[in-house]
Amino acid sequence: MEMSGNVVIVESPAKAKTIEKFLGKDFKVVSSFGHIRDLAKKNIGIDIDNGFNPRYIITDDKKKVVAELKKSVKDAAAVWLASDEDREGEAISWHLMEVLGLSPENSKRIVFHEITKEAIQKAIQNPRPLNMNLVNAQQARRVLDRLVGFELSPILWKKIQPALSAGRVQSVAVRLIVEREREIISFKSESSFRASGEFTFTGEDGSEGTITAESSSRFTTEKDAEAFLMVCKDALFSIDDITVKPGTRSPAPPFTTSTLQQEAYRKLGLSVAQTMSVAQRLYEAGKITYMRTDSTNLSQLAINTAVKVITSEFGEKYSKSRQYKTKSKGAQEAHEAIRPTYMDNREVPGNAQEKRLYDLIWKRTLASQMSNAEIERTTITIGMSNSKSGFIAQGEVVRFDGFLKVYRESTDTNGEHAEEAPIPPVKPGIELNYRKICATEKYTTAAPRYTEASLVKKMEELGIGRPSTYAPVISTIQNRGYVSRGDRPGEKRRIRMVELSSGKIRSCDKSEIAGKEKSKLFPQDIGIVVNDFLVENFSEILDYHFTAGVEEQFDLIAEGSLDWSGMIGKFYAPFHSKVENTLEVSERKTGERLLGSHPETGEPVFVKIGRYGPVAQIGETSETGKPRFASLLKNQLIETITLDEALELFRLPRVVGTHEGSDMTVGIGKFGPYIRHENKFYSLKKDVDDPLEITEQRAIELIEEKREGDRNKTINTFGEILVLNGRYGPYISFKKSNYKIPKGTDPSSLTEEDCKKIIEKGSGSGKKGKK
DNA sequence: CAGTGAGCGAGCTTCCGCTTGACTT
Repeated sequence: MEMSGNVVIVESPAKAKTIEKFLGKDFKVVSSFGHIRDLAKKNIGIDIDNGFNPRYIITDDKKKVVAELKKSVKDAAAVWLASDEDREGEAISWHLMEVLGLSPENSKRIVFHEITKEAIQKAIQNPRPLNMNLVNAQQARRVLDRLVGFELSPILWKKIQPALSAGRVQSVAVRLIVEREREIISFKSESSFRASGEFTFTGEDGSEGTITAESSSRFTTEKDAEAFLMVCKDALFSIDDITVKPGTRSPAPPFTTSTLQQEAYRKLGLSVAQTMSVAQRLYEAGKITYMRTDSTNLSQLAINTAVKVITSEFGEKYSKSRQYKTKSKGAQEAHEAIRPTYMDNREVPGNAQEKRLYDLIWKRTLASQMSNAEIERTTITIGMSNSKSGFIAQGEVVRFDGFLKVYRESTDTNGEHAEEAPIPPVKPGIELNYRKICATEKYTTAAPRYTEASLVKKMEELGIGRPSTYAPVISTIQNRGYVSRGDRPGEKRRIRMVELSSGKIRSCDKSEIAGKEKSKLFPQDIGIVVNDFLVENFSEILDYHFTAGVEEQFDLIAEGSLDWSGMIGKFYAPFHSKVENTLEVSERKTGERLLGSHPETGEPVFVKIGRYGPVAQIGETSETGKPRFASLLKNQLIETITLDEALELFRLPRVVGTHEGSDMTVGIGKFGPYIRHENKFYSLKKDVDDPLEITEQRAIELIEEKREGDRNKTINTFGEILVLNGRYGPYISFKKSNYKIPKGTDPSSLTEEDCKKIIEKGSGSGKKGKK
């Protein structure tokens, strides 16, 4: 009989593969694929009256994994439980012991937080007993989340709409977005003027130089700005003062999940989910370390190789090795930072996204071990002979680039800071002449809407969510319809300008597009109504500090100084009575808002969430008549829609014109705005076309566009058999079923006979029946 | 694919954190 000797269980199969190489043939390394058990869904999965005793089951997708694990450990001399060194990891080991029937005699708990040969061998030499306190902290976390999620969600089904959800993390994420929107709605933009001057001077060598500077004061009105220019007209300008301040800048720490998501969005335009899926592929290919981490820590091995690369590529003075402290709230540091597995791999094979993300990780990691940049900030003060006012020019010179040679972190501001012009060499006392001085109106702007990535950043700051859940939570709040990612075209606004040149003052207004948004998170009506309901009735859970508070208690449980079921009991009693009370006394919420009365009939006009979404309604059900309804447009909110805008909606459906002798009608259907022409439907372009504004010409354009698309979609037809181009490549469609075309076949060369064969053979491969 | 805005009302929806595939039209 064969003895497998030692079996090591880790969480991830890619990790298992790597570790097996380090351990040699006495060790077999297998993976649990994360948690293997979870609370049952039936009856909340918790015996509430019995100390909140959890009822765990092996989830369907883990039955096979568990069966394999059982086989693996059956004849093992020793089982090494090597799940992550954090709360969840400890719990995974405990579940493994329970399910696989392991005991402290035949199993050992080991931990390591970097995957290097030394770290793993050291771990094997230092096994420790399972930490039941840590497991209990995890059970408390799990039970609390289930209680909150499974007691709050059903209230929403009853009071607002079926299939909604609420939870400790997602509901706070939605709240952030709703409250930001309200800040934006109530924000009043103000404007002021600031003058920018272009000056010329004659340098010591007789050559002419130019310097650009901003006025030291702002002006609240156009008149004030003009008065200032009048003063400038008669002023003599000279350089009053020059200060040079040295400074340094340090590199950003290596990537965690959250910072990777932010930078990949800002630099590569990837969504949070895209970033994770590209990173997953790099990880599975062995190119980078684990991508779900809150740690900025690098292994000594990684630091050493980074230093080697830096000194050989740039020289010793560019190298400065550092260890970064993780400062994010609730960090558990079970892994390393996200870094290349081998720093000397400058690039990796793969698609463009994989190459670019890898490059970003490589640069960030390398930069983190490089010298500070040394900069010099110069401020030049320009005085005026006839005024205390003046101009200031600022510029920065990089004296030593250091880490900036490879990497510069982006910011969330949309590059609104103009590039500073370089400061020419000048001396105090030099006289200047103005070439042009221009006072420009500047507006204050509201706080920006969240992007997926900046929301993750905020969540991390509040300590809600974990690296493994940032992306899924952001999907959930969009799938529930609470928020939606979208663009706004922005609005034109006038910018007043007054210019002084050649002794003359004249105004020269221009316009700019303000409030343009791309890929931002907008709250939807249902999200707003759910949020307001939860904030009103469950302010404790919705509090931004709720998670931080319970995390403190989880820490006490982990230290062994607090009993977990007692802690949950203290939370649950008041929470549950609030649940009961809310179910009893709270009214149904539709977000109804009265806009006014109809100008002709005097009937009330209001907006609310109806059975099929947000709707405007004229009149109420009575003996004399029925109310009229019209759906709100995608970018309209119950909170901000006006009476006039609501009345406009009743103009739909409407005829916009004729094409080929038939009417074109615009309306809003189940799938959004459409044009109907000869009983065929054509969708309007999201965020581009407004069904209330669309013209006959544009409608024809859309119809032709769609026809052209359909022509490209069809490769061939044989009666009922269609060869089509789809999202996932060419396929055959026959009687509402789809069939794959064998790889390597040119779809345009298929004959009717070929197609029939594929259809016969492919029975079952096509999507039959509906779900 | 594309109207709707009553009724009857079974049975279902849902949480957060660990992990990957399967498979799409």
